[in-house]
Amino acid sequence: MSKELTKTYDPKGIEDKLYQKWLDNKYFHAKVDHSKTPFTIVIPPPNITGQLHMGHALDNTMQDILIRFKRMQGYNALWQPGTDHASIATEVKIIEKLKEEGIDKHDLGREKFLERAWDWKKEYGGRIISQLKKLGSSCDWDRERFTMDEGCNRAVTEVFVKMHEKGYIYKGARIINWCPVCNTSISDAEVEYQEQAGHFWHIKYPLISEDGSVSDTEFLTFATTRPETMLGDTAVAIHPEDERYQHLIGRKVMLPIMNREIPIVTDTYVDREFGTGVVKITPAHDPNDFEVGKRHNLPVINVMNDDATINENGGKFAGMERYEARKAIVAELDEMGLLEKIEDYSHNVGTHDRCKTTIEPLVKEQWFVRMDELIKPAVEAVKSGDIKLIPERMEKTYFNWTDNIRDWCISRQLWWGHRIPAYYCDECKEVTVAKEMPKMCPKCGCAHLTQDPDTLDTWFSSALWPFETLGWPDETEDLKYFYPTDVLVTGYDIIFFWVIRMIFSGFEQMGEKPFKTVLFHGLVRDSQGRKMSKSLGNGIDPLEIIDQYGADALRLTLITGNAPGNDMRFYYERVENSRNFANKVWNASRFIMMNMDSVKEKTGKEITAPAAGELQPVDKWILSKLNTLVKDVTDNMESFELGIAVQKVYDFIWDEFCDWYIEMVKPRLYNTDDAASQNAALWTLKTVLIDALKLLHPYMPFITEEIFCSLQSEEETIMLSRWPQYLAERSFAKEERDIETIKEAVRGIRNIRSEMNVAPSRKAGVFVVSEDEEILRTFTEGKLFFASLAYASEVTMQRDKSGIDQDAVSVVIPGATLYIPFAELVDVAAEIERLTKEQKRLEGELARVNGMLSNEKFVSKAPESKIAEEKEKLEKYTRMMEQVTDRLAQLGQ
RNA sequence: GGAAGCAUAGCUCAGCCGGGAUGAGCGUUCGCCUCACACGCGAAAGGUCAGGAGUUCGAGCCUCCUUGCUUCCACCA
Repeated sequence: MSKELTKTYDPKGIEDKLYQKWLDNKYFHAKVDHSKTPFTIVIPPPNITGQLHMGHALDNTMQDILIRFKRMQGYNALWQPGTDHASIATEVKIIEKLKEEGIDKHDLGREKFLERAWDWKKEYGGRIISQLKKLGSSCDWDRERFTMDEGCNRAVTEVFVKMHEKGYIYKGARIINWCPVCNTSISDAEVEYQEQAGHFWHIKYPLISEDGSVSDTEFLTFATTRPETMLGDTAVAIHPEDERYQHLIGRKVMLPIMNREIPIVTDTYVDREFGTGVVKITPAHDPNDFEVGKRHNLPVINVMNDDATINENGGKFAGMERYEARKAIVAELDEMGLLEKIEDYSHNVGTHDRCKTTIEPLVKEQWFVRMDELIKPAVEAVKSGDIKLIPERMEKTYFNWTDNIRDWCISRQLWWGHRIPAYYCDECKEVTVAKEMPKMCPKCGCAHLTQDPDTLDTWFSSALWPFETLGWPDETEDLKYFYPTDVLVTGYDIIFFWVIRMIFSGFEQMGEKPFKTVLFHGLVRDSQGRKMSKSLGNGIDPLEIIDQYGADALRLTLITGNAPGNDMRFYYERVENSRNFANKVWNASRFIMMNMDSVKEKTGKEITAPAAGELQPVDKWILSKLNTLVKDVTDNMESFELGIAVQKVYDFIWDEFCDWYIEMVKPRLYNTDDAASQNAALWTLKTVLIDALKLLHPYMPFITEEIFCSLQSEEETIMLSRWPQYLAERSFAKEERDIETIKEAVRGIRNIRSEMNVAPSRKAGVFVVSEDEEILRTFTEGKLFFASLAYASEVTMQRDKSGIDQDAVSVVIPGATLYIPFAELVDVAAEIERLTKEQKRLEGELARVNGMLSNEKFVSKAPESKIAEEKEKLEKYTRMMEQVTDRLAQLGQ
């Protein structure tokens, strides 16, 4: 017995209640069960600093849809959740918080700082998880993991030590990207280039004459965008074949200010066409110069401190901030007459993606992962299709990165993260990489060792996510059963950061891909197409949307009308539409339940499956439509076309089921004289509704569960119910055709009435004229529909038009002409005009079909089914044309 | 410099293997408080599928070119 349902659907309260029920019953929990096929998704772990934004909402809705779908299909569906420690993001937050208290990170010390960080994690780390729950995410929360929990820590150390042993991890002095504000190195992927207006300073260095003196007539001129780096110049380079400078090869120039003699080297890296063809070489502060320096054995002079002030190698500029030093140096060069000119110049400057500070390339000792070998299986897997990227075009982006892969700088000068398991002997400085701190130095036996102070890039641990969350490095049952996972759902913006790194890590550590398919989605933008960002203040909070419209409405909005990998815009109007749809489903269900109840009340009988022959054509029509829908939706979902699938469910429920089927069976529901027919209608209503709800459930889990549970009592939840199956015996081609004919007739009548402005209260008779027995029978069976749907007072079937009022309006549909006598309302001229218009349309159609069919090449080359289809149309239009012409003749045309 | 994507109704977007654009939502116009729903019902208007060429019996879809916008990668000092 169902409860009284409210007139409009109100998700408030219902959603939380149902989610709690799912949790209490452990419906989300998955455990190893060899009688079932696993289906696994690992969540892209949200940062513990994070707040749910639209990107998360989209990402997790997609995953939840897939998981719920597969779970209903009978798979052992595991959605593995967890969070990411987000080293730099979190560290920045903690530092900010400390700053408010007037505390400096370094004064506090590493240990105390980490305590604060853990406190922070405890307080805020769960926030995003509770927000994911609001969305309806059916993650197996019993398995929640954290990239810095004990197991993940073990995995990280294991991988580091193993890869170090194999030579994949090494320490070396390289040019790295240094963020002077965050005080850490960052990887290439974290550098974001921004177009900035700058200057080109044209500077000249005097040549050293044969006699060793500094020339005051001979100079080498070049341009630079960063004059302050000149303090660290150790050479000037020209192209070996540059004719302008051949005579200078082997000579030296005097580095002004520093008064250092530096050589002129030749290197093909120099572009003769660019500027003067002369480049100053600063190996310590430019990646390209570093390479040139290596080739020519140039000294590397670092002139900068970690905070981007000039260091003691910068002479008198020591201590100055980089841009101040720039000014001072330019001024001094100008004074010395060595500044030729200053040009405005717009160029791309590398910035830190997190804090937007201009990156300073520096030479530093850092840890790197050698990529050349590791990347190979990752390339192969995507090439061979072992891993599928959706949409396919993402492969180009993927290969663009793998083809140009560079070693990955993994050490960070941060405290919050996995500390690098490398230990330095205090005595002999020997480096030992080990899972634990060695008791003594293996080289000199000294017992005093110090661990490397650096931590690892956040992505180092997330790269292991698909297997570390399943228990690796232990060979757990979970790992054997659930790995490799099935789908990874993520945004295309982290292909480089994460997707690629998971893939090569999976192959390296597990010898197997981490997932079979990567499903990419785009960005959720605001209604003007801008990225949602804090600085613009244009972000829309998903939680507010949920609060106002419900999680189901938000989910539906994010999925509808969007193809994989494409960005989308967020409109409130679309959420409203989704909310309206939820309400539609709610009311249709309410209507069905009300009728079930009232029938039960009157007859005391439950609905039963109708006996053979009790189903009416219209019942078969909707069942058949549903059957097709089941097949289509399942197919679409299996090929990850989530938006298309739900659109079909939407259309089916709203158009076919609500607007047509429910309206068509209403008279039967109210007619107590024919219990069998009434029962058949109710049974069909209930059956179709239940299956439609099931198809909708992955998208709108809450409302479907709520209705499902009040609609029936055999099953306690829709989320574990069986996914609808296509059944050959539920396919009724004839009934589909017949009902479509009736719909066309009804639409035709409505159209005419609307055009003629006939008041709904005015009923009129309808004469159906057709020579086709089959059609007459169909209309006879469907007589009732004309009364309930087309304001017909009486429907009369005739084989010819005898006895029909000359002034009747007519509607031509395939196979029949309908006449509605509207005596005084009929305007013959308008009627003729309408029919003439229809005649024109049909002429066009016939011309098209005839054109195709009379084309020999079409007939010989097109597939038979297509030809048959066109022939059928030809017949249909020919008949309609006859009817129209006939009617026009009748009107004296 | 390299690459990718987008251009379809007034707006925002779908459109699977090439087979009439009965596309969707919003908006617009007209008529309806019809006993599930006005968060609704019925009817309608609105499209040279950016432009051009080609392949094909047939192109929104495939190929090439042009134009405009967006994004990613690289970065020349």
